[in-house]
Amino acid sequence: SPALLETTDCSPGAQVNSEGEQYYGVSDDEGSASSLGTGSLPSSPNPSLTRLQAGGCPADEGPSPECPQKKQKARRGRTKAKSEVVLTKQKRNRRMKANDRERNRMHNLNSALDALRSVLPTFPDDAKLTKIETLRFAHNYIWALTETLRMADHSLLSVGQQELAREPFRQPPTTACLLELTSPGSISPCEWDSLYSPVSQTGSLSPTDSLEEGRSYQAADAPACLRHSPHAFPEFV
DNA sequence: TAGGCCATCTGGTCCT
DNA sequence: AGGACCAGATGGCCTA
Repeated sequence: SPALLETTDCSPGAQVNSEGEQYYGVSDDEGSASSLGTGSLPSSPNPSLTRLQAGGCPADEGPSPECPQKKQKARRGRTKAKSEVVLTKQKRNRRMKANDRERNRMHNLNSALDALRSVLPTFPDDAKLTKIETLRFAHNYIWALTETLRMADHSLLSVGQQELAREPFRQPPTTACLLELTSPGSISPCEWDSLYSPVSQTGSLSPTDSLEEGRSYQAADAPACLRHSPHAFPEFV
């Protein structure tokens, strides 16, 4: 789904500033940092402020009874106004840099999530896992793999105790061996149900709780995933 | 149309 | 002071 693809800097409000940086809905004429963004901000700029000097008088009007101090403090006011402009520019610049960093940070986070998705066993026709689904599925998947290894160790240990007297050297468990242990003949779907961690079963990480209804990921899917995914047991490949 | 998911902006807080 | 991190807010897109 195109909507699920990570967009980099393609948002409708994206613009390019004078330094060639992309930014969002920012104009150099806007004096308030709170005017950044897509107009969705709670503290939207007051349009009337754009026409007012620091003293609160309209910029394009001369001395008036409403602004008796303007003429006397013109120079001082100008200086103050200029420093405020500089401060505003600095503030805006810092905000833009912070926004840029935040964007990059979120992009890095999304890249890490994509990397995590790529090693999770999913089927080609499956929709892309959402962020929360990815995290929860990864949690359950790791738990399932851990449990599989534990059972493999247990099985090999029991077999090894019987054969240890005859075989001085034993090979470590192979991928085929581990996969064989996950075959339907050696483990039942109900056992796979139990492969989901206690945390998953009682907490919010339950596969059936964590994945929205309608998603195809059921507990019984786990062995199929482990059997068919090229990413199954990547550390053993 | 409501709800879910997402990207982005933003201000606050903590850390270096 | 500046960067990283976080949570809240907001609007866009998609789907049931």
